[in-house]
Amino acid sequence: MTERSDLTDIADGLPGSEPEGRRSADSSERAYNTIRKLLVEFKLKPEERINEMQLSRSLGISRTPIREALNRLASEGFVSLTPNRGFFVRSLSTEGLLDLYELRSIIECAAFRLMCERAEDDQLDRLRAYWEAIVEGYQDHPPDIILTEDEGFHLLIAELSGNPEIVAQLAAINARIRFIRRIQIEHRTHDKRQVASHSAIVDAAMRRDTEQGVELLRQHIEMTVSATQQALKDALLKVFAPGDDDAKPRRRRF
Amino acid sequence: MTERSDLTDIADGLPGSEPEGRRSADSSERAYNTIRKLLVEFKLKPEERINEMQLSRSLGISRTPIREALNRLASEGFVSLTPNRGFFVRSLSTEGLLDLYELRSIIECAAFRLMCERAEDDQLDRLRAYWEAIVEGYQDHPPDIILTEDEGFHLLIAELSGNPEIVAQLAAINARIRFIRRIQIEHRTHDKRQVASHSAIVDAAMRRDTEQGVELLRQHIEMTVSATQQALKDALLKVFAPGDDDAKPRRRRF
DNA sequence: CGTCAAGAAAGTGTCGACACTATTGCGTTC
DNA sequence: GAACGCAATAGTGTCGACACTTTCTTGACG
Repeated sequence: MTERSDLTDIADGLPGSEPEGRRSADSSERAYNTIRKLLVEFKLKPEERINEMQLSRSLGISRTPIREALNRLASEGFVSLTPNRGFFVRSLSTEGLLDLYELRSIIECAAFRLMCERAEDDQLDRLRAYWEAIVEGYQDHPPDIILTEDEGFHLLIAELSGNPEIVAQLAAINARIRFIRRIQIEHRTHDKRQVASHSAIVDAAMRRDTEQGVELLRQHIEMTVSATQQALKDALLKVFAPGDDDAKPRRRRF
Repeated sequence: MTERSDLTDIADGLPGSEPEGRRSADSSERAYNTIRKLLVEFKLKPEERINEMQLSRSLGISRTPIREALNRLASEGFVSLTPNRGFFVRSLSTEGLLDLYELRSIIECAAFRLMCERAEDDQLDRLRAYWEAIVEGYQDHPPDIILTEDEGFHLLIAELSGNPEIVAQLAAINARIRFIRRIQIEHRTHDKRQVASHSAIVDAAMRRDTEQGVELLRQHIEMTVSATQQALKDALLKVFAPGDDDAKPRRRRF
């Protein structure tokens, strides 16, 4: 028998970073935010089939906006759609997560390179200012804040690359790995190194030292990944996701 | 007054590369393919507001699957959605196209690097085989075939990187720049150089000469871009898209 | 007992209708 | 004659209903 998640106690919330210019606060939007939250918090479990009617009842929203939200989530890789069978929660295997982190690393390093080449001095100042404004007490902030600040830092680099497609892409990736980053942050590993790492990246940017910066970024993300590995295992365990640890070890560049 | 495209003579067709595992041949899918074709062929003009009801009548499909298709196209960047006003055709400015090409270059170069590090020898053989199978008479093929073959070549590199996210990402980008690539191919510029370029890339791959290959790819795409510039202007002219040539020249890396 | 099939139940895909919002057109006022 | 506001129109966002497909249940047959 297929286990079904029990969906009582559903509420809104979640800041929800918007990659593209989109809706405001209609029914469809609420559905999107709520469902994504359910996914991120494992209220909807990996591989599980999503029941539109049940969701519709739980959220008090008709199926049309729910389907709209699910389609959007499908485009973003959160769920998948099988023709006459419906939507399924896409399980992020260890391997799948590493793939995403790898892509993120590729894009961020490229963004840094472009930023060094193109950004005006005052734009680089903005980056430094952004980081200096939050570095104070960074480690004492609650996890959600840290997550937002951290994403903001990296997104700012993307913005300073001058290429909006890079920004959109990075934002989309962030949305997909956010759940695991949150878990990792709650584990509070490597805090100090994270801070130092960001500061070093800012320094390299200010000197427009492309190669140094890219290397730092690569290491930064690699560090994040390794810190995430254990968090991931915990998360998967917590949710008893199906077998997932085989993953033939493939060498990674970050 | 807002000019409205006249949508008579609508038919299906278009191979339609699927980035993610998705639908089969339902109503929604047909709507998606048809509308994307309309967009790609400028039957729906940049900045134009898309009338769901009109589309619904033209295609003989109710608004629900049409909206589903439009949402999907929004996620892919073809159209945008403004809350109570509907969907609009997203104009791809010259600048926007260059952004996409730049992102493509970033991703493809990274894919090549990963392929050199990870792919088994027989996989690299597959790449060579793929290219050798089509290089014969490549230049004589009809544009659509060339386009498919060309995308296939680059997608294969992405696949051999071993990272499915890279494949998906590249496929999505391809879908968005396909219309201009088609125009460029029809212009038939640089055919010979294209062929030589691909062959050289294969050679570098076989030798696992990462740096050489990446450099070749970069040049290859840069060449494509420059060949595309004129084609783009023609296309925009042909469609009298709104002002779009200001684009402060930003230095690009490909 | 296990296998298979037919029927029942559940669920998705699509439709037409309606409420509410934006837009257009028209008449009034200054 | 132009600007404003109001009414009429057009269009989007959402809903409930229904047809068709998949899945589950039950009972007959080996």
